[in-house]
Amino acid sequence: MIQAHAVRLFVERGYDGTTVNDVAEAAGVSPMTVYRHFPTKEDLVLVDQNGPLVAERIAATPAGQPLVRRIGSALVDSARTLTAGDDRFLLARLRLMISTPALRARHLDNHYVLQQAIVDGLGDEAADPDTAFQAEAAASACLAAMHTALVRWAKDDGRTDLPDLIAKALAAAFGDNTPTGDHAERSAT
Amino acid sequence: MIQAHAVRLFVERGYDGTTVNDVAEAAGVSPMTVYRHFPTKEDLVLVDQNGPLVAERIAATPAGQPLVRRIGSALVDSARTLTAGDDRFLLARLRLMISTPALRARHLDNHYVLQQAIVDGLGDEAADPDTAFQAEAAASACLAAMHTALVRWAKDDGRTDLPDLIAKALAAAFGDNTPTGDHAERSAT
DNA sequence: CCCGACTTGTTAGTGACTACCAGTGCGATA
DNA sequence: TATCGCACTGGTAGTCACTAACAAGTCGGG
Repeated sequence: MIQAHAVRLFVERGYDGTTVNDVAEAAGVSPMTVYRHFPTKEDLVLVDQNGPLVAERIAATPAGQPLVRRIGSALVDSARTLTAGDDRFLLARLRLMISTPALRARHLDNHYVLQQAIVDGLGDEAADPDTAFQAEAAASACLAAMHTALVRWAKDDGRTDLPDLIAKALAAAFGDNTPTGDHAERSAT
Repeated sequence: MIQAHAVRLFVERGYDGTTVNDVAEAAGVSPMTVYRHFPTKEDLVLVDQNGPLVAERIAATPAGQPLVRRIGSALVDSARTLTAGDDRFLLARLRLMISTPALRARHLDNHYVLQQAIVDGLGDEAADPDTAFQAEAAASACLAAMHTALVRWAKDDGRTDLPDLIAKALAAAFGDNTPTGDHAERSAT
């Protein structure tokens, strides 16, 4: 609820133009309460806890396929789940994250946590360090491609289908091996 | 020179344990001067301007090859150039960047600039938005894989060959199409 | 009725960062 | 030589994110 007020104010006055005190006042609480629930101002926008969701999807993929394929399909599926509900709030947060340097940086850093969740979700094969390294490389590359899709999605104001965009980004990076699911040719041009 | 003092102090007392005033005092200048040369404290560690270098290498690759191959070989080449000189300072800065959350975030954000440099370096093919999107996806994925290699390199205290590590990360992410150059099997286990 | 856990609020800091203003060499011009 | 910019440096005061320490309320269980 505090977060809702925060995002609203950030959109209205800009991130840097809004102080934590403003957010606290708008939410009707003291600044300390805000800091207690959101350790940093950035956390008022960045509360991604879909790591477990992605890890679960990863674990559900057949282990025989190549890494980027398993990770990619899990990401596309997760995106489909997340965009099923409230596009609006997600888009507003994403736009803030992209336009504000501090938020953009922290968001990318969060990929690190997500990357570890993915590697863990891959399971058994994280035994020896060399295999773990390969998993990390594949996961980080997939996440980066997904992030490119997110930026594009925000630039299109969420009009295009996000899972489709992610699939396209993955295809562009890793070749057309990734399962793009059902994507008829769009007319984005 | 201010930067050298800063990195030294950061390594000695930790990033958060060192104030900008400490750096200024150690360098024999006023805090204001430090802020003038390095707009933020993070910039005391993060002064990467090898974007042009990478872009130049990109432009020098044959245009017929797939994107990730062109970008990958350019990154490997650039890494070879950069590690040819002073490993020590580079490694110290990298270790700071990885261990300090604020620096890690900013460093990842800098990849954004580098990504644009890569896309620009690819040249003509950035004409229509769909092609540009594919280039961005490929570039971001390659940079993420490289970053994974950088982390591993720092973890190994720079004992392994960085270009080799990057090539391995790229191979793990994109398959073995990328030119790994000369990498005999190591015994990292 | 009391006691302990949880949440919230207040106060006084630290430290990064930003105006605004002032002094200092230094080359170019008259 | 005197004067005019011009780049660099320094001081002062302030904003704001964030922290530590302590007070106070709420609430369920003995």
